[in-house]
Amino acid sequence: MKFLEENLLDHLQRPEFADLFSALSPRAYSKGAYLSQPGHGENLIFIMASGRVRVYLGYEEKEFNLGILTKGDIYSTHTRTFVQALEDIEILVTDVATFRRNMVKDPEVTAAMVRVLGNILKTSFSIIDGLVFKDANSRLVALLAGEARKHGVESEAGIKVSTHLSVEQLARLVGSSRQTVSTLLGDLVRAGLLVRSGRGIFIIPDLLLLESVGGVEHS
Amino acid sequence: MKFLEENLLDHLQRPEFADLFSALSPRAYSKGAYLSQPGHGENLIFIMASGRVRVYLGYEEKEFNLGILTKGDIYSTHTRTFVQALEDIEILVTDVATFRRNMVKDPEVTAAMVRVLGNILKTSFSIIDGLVFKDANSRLVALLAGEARKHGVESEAGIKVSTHLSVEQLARLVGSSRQTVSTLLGDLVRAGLLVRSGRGIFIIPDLLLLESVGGVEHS
DNA sequence: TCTGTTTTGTCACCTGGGTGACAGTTTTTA
DNA sequence: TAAAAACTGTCACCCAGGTGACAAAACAGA
Repeated sequence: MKFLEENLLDHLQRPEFADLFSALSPRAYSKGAYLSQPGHGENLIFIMASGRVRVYLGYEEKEFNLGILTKGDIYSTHTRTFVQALEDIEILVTDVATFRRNMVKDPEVTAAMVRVLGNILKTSFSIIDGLVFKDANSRLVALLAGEARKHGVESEAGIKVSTHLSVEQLARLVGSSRQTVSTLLGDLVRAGLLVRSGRGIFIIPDLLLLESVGGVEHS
Repeated sequence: MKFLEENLLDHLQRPEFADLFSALSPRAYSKGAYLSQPGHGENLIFIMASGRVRVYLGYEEKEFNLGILTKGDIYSTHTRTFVQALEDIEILVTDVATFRRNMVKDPEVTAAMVRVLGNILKTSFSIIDGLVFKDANSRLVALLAGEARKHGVESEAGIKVSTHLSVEQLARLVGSSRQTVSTLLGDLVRAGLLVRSGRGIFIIPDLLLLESVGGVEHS
């Protein structure tokens, strides 16, 4: 998740930023705690000092991960996202007014913001992609193909994808039901587009062929 | 869409940025032309000099507006979004490497990027919100209520919303069909939650009541 | 190897909503 | 003001996919 080599924290600790740095007050959260939730809470800006937090959109039933924030990342508590500590963490907070007055002039700070926002934006596009494909089959195929492209291992029978996910988890990922995904996977296997070799392990003989099955909804 | 008062263009034209400014080459596009489309094209950064462009996500059938860029806004051609000129426009372009080398150190530039990304991110959250509600009724109600909150005018019979949209356009916005939306609107009127007073004009007697009908899917 | 637990495949059933069709209404245009 | 075009409401029909149920299979311990 890094563009710039330099770490923002180190940057801010340099002597010339002493006054600026002092405007930040440290806070600690323990694993699982929420730094912010949509709706309630103050309007603050925070910088990650240590640990990792997860940023996600949450609805009644579903959650969508937007990204993980690590040391040096900047984010706000005043968004419609949930921000949850994945482990015990420390952050530096300041209110928006102070932040805008003092820190927006610092390119390191704004560059960090651009980096974070850019990444979250990118994942949010992916989420939209996933939601737009109307039928479950397209989404399932897209997920499998995507996984194959990212983590697939070439083998003699085809590309081996080892997501160690049960059908149920797969279903949740594509926003469908266990039963439907089970049937869909069965169909793909019967069509020879997919081979299952154990729980959560798939082999794709022909990726392009598989992809051509999903989403090509000519009207 | 502005945070900072100062205009980026003026900022860049000040003498101390002469060399930086010269790294930007001007381009013009006429109304309706695409500055970039997902997939093809170069990887450039551009700054709006004049006119307005629309940034949107496009799929086979649907489009989602992400925002409008105006003078001083910065964006990239290398995204999964479409960028289309809404009128005759002028922009200043540079390649990513140059941009990163010269301009990322300028807080005005990065602040402009933060502003643009932040806004696009916010609308993309709204898009996700809209897509997550599974049933057409929730989405329709959410749209109407949202519109009422933003552009509604108080009147004696309730809040008057004058979206001059046909049922068909409304349908496209909520990702449903003309017929379904027609029926749904009829239901709302029959339930007394909505009054239609002419094409594309609605009166909402009780906004809270209307909102309570959409989306409250207790399980 | 036997047994309880988790994961799967499949079926029958039901609902939301897309589609085409068509009539009635409103608006535009000549 | 008559004719054409654009909207709107409804209906019958159909399909994707969610749900509950249940049996088969796979696994994990002991």
